[in-house]
Amino acid sequence: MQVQTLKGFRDYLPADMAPRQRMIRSIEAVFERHGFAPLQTPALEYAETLTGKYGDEGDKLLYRFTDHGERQVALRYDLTVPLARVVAQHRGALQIPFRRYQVAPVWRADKPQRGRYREFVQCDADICGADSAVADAEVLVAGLAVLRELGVAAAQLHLNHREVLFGVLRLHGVDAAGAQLACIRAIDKLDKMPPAAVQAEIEAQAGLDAGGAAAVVQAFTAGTTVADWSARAAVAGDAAFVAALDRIQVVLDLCNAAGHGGAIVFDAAIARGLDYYTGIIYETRLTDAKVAGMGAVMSGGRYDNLIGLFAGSAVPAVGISVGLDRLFAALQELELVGGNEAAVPVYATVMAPELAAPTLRLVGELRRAGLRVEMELGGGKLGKQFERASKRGARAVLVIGSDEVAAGTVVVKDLRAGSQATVAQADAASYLRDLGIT
RNA sequence: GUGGAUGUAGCUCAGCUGGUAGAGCGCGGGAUUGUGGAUCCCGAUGUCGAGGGUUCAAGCCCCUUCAUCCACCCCA
Repeated sequence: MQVQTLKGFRDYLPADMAPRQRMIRSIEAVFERHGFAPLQTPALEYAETLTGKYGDEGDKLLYRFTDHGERQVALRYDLTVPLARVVAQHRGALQIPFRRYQVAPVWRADKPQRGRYREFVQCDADICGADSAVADAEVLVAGLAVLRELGVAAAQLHLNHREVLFGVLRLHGVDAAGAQLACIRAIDKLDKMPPAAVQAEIEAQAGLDAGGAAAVVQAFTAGTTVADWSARAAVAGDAAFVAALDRIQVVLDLCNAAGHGGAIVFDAAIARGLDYYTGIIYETRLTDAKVAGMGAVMSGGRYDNLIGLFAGSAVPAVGISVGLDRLFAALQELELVGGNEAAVPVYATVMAPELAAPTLRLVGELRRAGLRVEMELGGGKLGKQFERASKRGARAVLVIGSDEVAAGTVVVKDLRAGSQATVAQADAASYLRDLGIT
């Protein structure tokens, strides 16, 4: 038997899980504060529910197998497609527009790398049944509020629109669908490849001549503003392009009004691989140099046709997804994880076996008072017990010897200050609270 | 799926041109038995990822395999 986790899968030991859990809780709190309700769906879905939604590359990464009942099943690849299934399946029971959040693991049979695992947790917030720019802005605002709540100041959300990509290409005479997709794929790499290499890829993959490819690259790297594109699109009479740009501008204005303007920037070169996106799309990168290379930590977009695949009739939707694991890794790197806050701030020593009962009685009272208290299990030398308390990160140590039992008191030592006091057992809880222990 | 690197005590690593393993940290014990983190003393660590081969002899060479890391692809 090999004692190991599967490739790309991890155990989360308490040292990591404690701050991770705090992070999850605060993300959930932010989503709830923004009016999203919790949803939970199964890890396993019928394979056909998931296949064909993520593009060819995505399909390859699905964990699929046949269950004992000969059903073709697959582990969920993201939280969005299962949400679409839920909305279609339970339409009558849900209030539309439906806003839900979900924090849950997803699985991709990818090749593991730094910041990339086969099992990882996504934190999604989506709005189904609203096609307005306000809905777009609401999910962006919620996502940006998460980053703000976690203390991530150096982050930038790059906002784009599917139709902007196509519109720019149409302006350059790239009309064939295949050439357009090839161009978009290449453009998406502008953040990691030099423009010349992207141009070469466009020539090779999309069949453009050198001049045309150069013009396309130039168009996406020039930093053209929404207004400028809008003027050019209007001149060209490209209504879809104009509409997309209008939408982007409105969303930018709304997010700005919500106080998140500084964290958003229009970026025509953002493309998203997942097939189901139809409107705005976005990716968020951390801008601190220490973690800039780790890839997107929060992305998503509008997918107006996905739910229709299940429901028969279209239900517009938009969502955002926070990559918990990457964000957590980044927070650790940036030293924003808030240290090793002790799981148990109070440690009760046991002087002698017969003193375990009176000690546990006091411990019980403290616990009922809401304090987190760990009981010594092994006994032995007091010095060793103090050492264990210290290693566990305890803030205070309780000592109850026979003298204290007789007097109804307890010795409370503040490990950080190094000082101690003898207090009445009845006052122990309030004394500990006065030390700042909760 | 393609290409590259690595795999030695719990952790980070050392091990010279092949002669059956070391350091630091951590861990355990102790320094006149009701007090931790500092210091000092003592101690245990290990199928050298796994399997096979070459050799009198392999951690070091060869093959296979597994795992990890990096790049591509794609993405959180």
